Amino acid sequence: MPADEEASSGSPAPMDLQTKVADYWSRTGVIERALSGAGSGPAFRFTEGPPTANGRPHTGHMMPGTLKDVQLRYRRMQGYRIVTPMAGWDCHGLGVEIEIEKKLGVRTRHDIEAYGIDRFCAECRTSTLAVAAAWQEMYRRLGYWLDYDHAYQTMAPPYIESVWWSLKTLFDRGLVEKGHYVLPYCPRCETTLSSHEVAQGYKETVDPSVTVRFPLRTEGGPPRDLLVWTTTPWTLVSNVFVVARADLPYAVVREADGREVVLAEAAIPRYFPSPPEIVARLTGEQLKGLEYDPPFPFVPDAPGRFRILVDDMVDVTEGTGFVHGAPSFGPDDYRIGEREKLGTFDPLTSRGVFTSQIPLVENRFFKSADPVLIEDLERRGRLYRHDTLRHTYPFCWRCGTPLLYRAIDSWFVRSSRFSDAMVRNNANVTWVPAHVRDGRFGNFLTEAKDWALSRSRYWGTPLPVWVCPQGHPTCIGSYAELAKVWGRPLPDDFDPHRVGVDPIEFPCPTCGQPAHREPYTIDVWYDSGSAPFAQYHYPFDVGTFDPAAPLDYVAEGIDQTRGWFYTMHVLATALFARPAYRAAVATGMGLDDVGKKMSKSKGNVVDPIDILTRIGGDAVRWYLLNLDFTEGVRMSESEMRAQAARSLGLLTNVVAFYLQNARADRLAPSHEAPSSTDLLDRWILSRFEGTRQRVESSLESFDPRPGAGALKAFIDDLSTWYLRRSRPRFWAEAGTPERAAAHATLGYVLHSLSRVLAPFSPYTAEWIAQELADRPWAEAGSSVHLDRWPTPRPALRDDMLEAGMDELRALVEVGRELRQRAGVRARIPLAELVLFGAPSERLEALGSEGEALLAAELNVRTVRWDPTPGPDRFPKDAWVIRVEGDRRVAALPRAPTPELLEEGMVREVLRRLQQRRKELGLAFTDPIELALAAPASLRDALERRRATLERELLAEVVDLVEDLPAASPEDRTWEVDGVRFSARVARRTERATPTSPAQSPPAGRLPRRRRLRTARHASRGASRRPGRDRPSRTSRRGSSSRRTPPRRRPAARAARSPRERRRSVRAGRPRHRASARPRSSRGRARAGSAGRPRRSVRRSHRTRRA
RNA sequence: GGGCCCAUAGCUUAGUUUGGCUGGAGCACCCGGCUGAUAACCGGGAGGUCGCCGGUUCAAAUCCGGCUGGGCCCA
Repeated sequence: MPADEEASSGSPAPMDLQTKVADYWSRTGVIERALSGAGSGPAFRFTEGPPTANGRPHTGHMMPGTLKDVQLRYRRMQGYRIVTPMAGWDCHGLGVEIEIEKKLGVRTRHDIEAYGIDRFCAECRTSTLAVAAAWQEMYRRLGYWLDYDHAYQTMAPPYIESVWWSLKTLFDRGLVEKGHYVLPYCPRCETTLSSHEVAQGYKETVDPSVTVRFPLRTEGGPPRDLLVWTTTPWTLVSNVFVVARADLPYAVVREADGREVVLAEAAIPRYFPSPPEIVARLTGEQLKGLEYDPPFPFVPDAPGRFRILVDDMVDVTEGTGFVHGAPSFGPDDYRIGEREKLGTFDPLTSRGVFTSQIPLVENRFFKSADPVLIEDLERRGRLYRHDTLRHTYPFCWRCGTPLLYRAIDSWFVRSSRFSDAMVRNNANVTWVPAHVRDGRFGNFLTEAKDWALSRSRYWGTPLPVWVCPQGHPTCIGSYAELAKVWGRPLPDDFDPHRVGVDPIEFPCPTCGQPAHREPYTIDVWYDSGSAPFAQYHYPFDVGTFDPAAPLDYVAEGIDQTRGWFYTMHVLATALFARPAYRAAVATGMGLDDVGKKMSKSKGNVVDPIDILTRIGGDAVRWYLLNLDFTEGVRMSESEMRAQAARSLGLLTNVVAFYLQNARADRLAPSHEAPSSTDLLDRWILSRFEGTRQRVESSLESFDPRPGAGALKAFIDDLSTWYLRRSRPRFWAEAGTPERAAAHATLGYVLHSLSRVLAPFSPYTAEWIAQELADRPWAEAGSSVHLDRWPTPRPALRDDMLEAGMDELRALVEVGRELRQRAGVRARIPLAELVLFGAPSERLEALGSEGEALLAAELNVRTVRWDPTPGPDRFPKDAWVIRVEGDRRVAALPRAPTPELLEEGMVREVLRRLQQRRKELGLAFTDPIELALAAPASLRDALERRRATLERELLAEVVDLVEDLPAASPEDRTWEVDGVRFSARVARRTERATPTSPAQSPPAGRLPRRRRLRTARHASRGASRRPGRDRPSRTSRRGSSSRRTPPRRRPAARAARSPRERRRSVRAGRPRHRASARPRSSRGRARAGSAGRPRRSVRRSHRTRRA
């Protein structure tokens, strides 16, 4: 028999719970119904950031996925319509191309074109969604509900058409233009690279570090040279200017040979071991405009060239304070060159080889020109110093070729022109963490540069711009427009990728000459940034997209501040003149279990699906939601497991208790708050309402951390204080008001808690909701995730009560400490707890119920406040005195009375005998024969409580003797407070009553699910009985009016039994198992229906069904 | 190399905005208790140079500067 069935009445193993819930969801279509969002409430606008459809998910992706799901579930429960919960895939890009290049064994653009762009793209398309299944699997197990069946794809023709529309819109506003731009470039792959790719390729390397003399064209005076430092000597052939910083002090230093050199004063120590002779001091501003002789004679002279310019880019932490400028080969160089209108000079071919413009190094690869050029400089006396430098330099992450930055034709979005608008639109965005708004993201907006849009690649959205020989650009904004200018309909199977659009030519609308498409694709980040509108095929299909409405919420990793968060914001500002989103949450990145970044080379990459399979989505979510997710997220599976057990496991235990006890009265958990007057009930209701409020405000502000913390604390209070102290009321006689109130309260709390927990831990919440439901796990498919958020009930709040309870619990700690120091175990009752001082107003408010609670928890008969101030008045026989806070002191009377000691001793004996029963693997209903040997005094005490002994131990025969006859290995001896006693416990075997046929069929035939359900029903039926039957037995025993709970909880026993059975077999007591008859039937016969184990009830129930 | 962020016990963290009790809590550990939800629960203990250095202040985990280490982004 599977263990999980045994556990089904108690708390299930976490993965069994998750499996059962997932099975229920898929069986009843709950997810589809939740996502379809038929609600008529206000829209909550959301877009899923599309993962790259060819990169496997890693653990870091679980963090944003969890946050997004929590938020969406919460909004659904608040009645919002999610617009829309559509998944999405980012399909294009170099990443996909590289996969295909590997597969095809090709390396260069030439190879791809020889293979055929159409065939190449077809391969890309096929491979694109290959890993989407892994993403879905991860999200599904995590419980991240999205509509995967209608995921948007950036490669879909409607999506591309929306992107074209947006490009055309920007083009018409003059915001998309062609220009010369300095970009990272791989000369071997013959393409520019994205910044992301460059970032991956930085490697440490050794480069030449040369300082070169640039002679100033001075008139008269000694020769004077600027010292210019560079690590890329090959760029010196393209030198056009030198940059100084205006506010920087420079020095003219006389050398031994009478020549003078100029450098920043701050750089002098790097070049002169001892202070040199300084003949003049100048600022950069004073140097501005001076002319010099360029290091090589290849750049044609032109007005303004070969002069000193000033700019803030100059940094004096290394070098000489002069930077050589080659506008073709550096972003700053290019910017300054543009500003001064100095032109460019690029003597390299597309493969990075020098052309005949530089005869000295013609046909040399750019990097290998360095030695030749350095030698030439030296020969001409221009080399001042030649070292090497170890530093990081970018290499092509694919082929390892050193990259160069070069000015190249490129289309770009003139985002720098509307950076002010982007900053304004960002001002009211709620960022979590808040510093991102004005920090990382805000800075990036302020310094927004133009966005290099075009790529010389194949698998991407084609740039929809056609250019005629006269240079007139035509941007196409829709397929209809393309067909119109083309003069014929597009083919039915029109593919808006290069294969479909490259062949199309049309007469230039301006001059009539044939226009050809610019052979570029666009940056994939433009694709994903278009998602908020392109996912709906806006404006061709308007659908639910409102151009005036920002998204309400997005969440992704912090790395996306330069990625998706940014490109969405650029496009929303440029197209719709509004922010892209109202709230953006940036999470930290996933780290391994010791806090290191995961990387393939370190071998510490963990597959998230593995973790989810082992511990389940709720455990992962609970852990992540209780972390500071804005920092790096350590993915520690053992921590996840432990924390989930602490909270979610505890909660399922509480639910199991409720099911086994409270449910007995068939009190359906109510949405209405019960009006119990009981102290603990009022307290837990107040605590719940406070928790609900905190969770709500936490989710309203898009930061679930405070809410998760509040839930955690509440679960702890519920289990370890409310339930622990409320147990006796749950065992009160059926029909009594106190029992009804306890059941109603716990039922309400669990019912409502399942709703508040639902966004955080969807599996556990659903399990609770189903177990509590009138028709659990019904095919009809009710779900906590289709329910509404609990109605606020501020009237339940009672701050005074909560504060009073906090104080009471503090007094409990004092009392426990007193007992411990005095060495009096909790089991020994004490007559009185005396508290010195006066109770606070808060404590007073708890009234006599509070005192009773305190007394019960500390096992004292009464609690008394003694207003006597000052320690000198403490009773002499007080054990321990302790000062608490504002002079409150507490003391306990010294010795317990003999009577109380005796009572405590009997409890000691009882407890050990119960333990012994457990060791023997006895079911809680198994009657025993007991022989007890003890000194006379103890025997007398036990004799006086024989009824209690018999009742609590279900002992039918109790022999109280001085010594056990004929020692047996089964005997046990204990010593408590110097008193020795021994016992022989044996199962009473005769008196087995014939089993009714309905109770004996073997289990195990029904499908597991059915068995679980019947088991559940059974537990309800079974636990119904004790309350009804109990009074007769207690009255038969002539008990006092003290209400005694049922001796053992039937279901609890059944849940524990497999282990006990194993233990009893190991212990060499197979005879229990050898019995032909289920022992439960015997228990039932013996105990009446009172102590019937669940197992037999379940069977009988199932039989009835059959 | 630059920007943003982070650093509190072995682990997860509260406290930092607005300086002020003896820096709280949970897990793990040790001791004890309890045990009719029990791979739970309760009490106690040990465990902290609040990353390091310096400054401001009557007073600094908290404010300021620098450094070290880590993360992300940019080069």
